[in-house]
Amino acid sequence: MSPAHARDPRGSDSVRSQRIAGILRDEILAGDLTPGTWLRQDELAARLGASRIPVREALRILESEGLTESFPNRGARVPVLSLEDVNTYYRMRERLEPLTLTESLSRLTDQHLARLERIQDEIENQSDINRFLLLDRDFHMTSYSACPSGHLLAMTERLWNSTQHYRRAFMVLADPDRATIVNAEHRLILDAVRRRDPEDCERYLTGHIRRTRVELTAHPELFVDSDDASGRPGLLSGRAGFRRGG
Amino acid sequence: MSPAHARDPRGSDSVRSQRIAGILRDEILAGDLTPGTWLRQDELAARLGASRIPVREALRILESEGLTESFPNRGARVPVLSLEDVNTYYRMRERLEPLTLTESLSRLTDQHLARLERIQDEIENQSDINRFLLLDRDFHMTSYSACPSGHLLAMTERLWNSTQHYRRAFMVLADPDRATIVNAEHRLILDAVRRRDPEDCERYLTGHIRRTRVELTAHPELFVDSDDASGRPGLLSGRAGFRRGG
DNA sequence: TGCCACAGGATTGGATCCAATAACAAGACT
DNA sequence: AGTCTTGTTATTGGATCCAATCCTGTGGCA
Repeated sequence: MSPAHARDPRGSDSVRSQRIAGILRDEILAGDLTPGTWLRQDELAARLGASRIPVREALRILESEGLTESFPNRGARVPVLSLEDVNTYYRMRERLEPLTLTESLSRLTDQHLARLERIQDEIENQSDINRFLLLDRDFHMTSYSACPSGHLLAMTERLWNSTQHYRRAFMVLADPDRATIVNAEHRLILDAVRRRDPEDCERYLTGHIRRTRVELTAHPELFVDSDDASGRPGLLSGRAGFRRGG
Repeated sequence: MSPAHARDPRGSDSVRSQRIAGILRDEILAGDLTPGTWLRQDELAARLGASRIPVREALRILESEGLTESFPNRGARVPVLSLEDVNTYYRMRERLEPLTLTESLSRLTDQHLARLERIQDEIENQSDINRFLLLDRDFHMTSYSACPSGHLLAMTERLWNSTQHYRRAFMVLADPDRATIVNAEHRLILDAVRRRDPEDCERYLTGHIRRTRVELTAHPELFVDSDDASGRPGLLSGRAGFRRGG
């Protein structure tokens, strides 16, 4: 029979808190839960069919991934990032991800290369924003996937997750022919990977991230008006108008 | 009166789980809890005078800081790092910390500079290992302390915390005149900071971390024999011989 | 009118109890 | 004798209840 551990050897999402964390992670990355949204334990417990205990655990798990932040006696919310925050995250990416890529580089198989090519082909042959976000992430993560260090990979993923929302917000108002540049950069990275050239990998990946940062942070309107970036629930943030519904 | 929030405006350790996390954090960083040690919720709850709930929260908090790792249905332990893990952490530090320093650089005050000088003076005038570990950490953290990005600072601290135990283990068998090199490096960093020279700051800090990495990873005996690096409690790890005590 | 004290409701934090899972040991079958 | 099965115990995961804290609105007072 082997009831559970055969289907799930890691036991990772047979635990309720992990399942809940997974659901919330998807909702945050998909943009359903936007920065500033307060995550009420009661509400989540009711919505996801569990008690508040696994919800609390899930919020801690997400916090360790940078997807939520919590304040004592006040609750958890999706972090609101300032322009400076995102700028810093991107500078961190510029430094770290070239390392992730070069660590992965020598271990990438031909299957990986084929997959990278396939992903980039699809990126160039469609125009849906959400699809692009998924494919772009997939492109880079695939190039990192042979990195032997789980710590470095986790850190890289964390930096991606933390800035995901602002990437999406940026896409909706981006210059249409921006895609041309992105594709050129991706092609250069792909070529450097194929040649197993760590130096060029670093060069083009750093440039790719840096140019994105410069473009992204040229749009201050993507970020909060700096009036309610504090950690307090406040009057109008979150689910205002919902309490005392009658 | 103002009973609690006057002493603790952030409310950070008026919460039991935060207090417990703080105690455990200190014990791990001080070396009382070594890598591989399993952290049993019952035991910690009894020892720290609380129920298991805040202990669970504390373990999650520490996990988000890289100080513990937990396995579903199996518990939490202080992570056991391989030589490759530590090597990777140091490579991450080589990339990230120069950024932390240059971000901090222009905002460092004369008080900061005086403090750095004082710390380095004390480093050169004592020989206790644990004292050195504290002072060395304090030296670098002080140089980072004006960094405006809390995210970058937290990441930097996390990398330090994760490798703390192996730094200590290294110190006990380090070449005595190693201190000469460390002091020279610190003096060069300090001078570059005083001159507000970001380029030299990066150069000497990167070199400092890199040389330490090379020296540290030249001692494989500091790391596990690769026989019990798995995540399972096993027979002899942890509190073996304690169960069924009579 | 403006500010401070105070009470009510909402939300999170913690304790206790129970269920589920995993490690371990002894026994049955081949 | 060895391996698989099964039962026991220790440990973690989850639910419910209660306490502590915070937000908000109201009323008193200068």
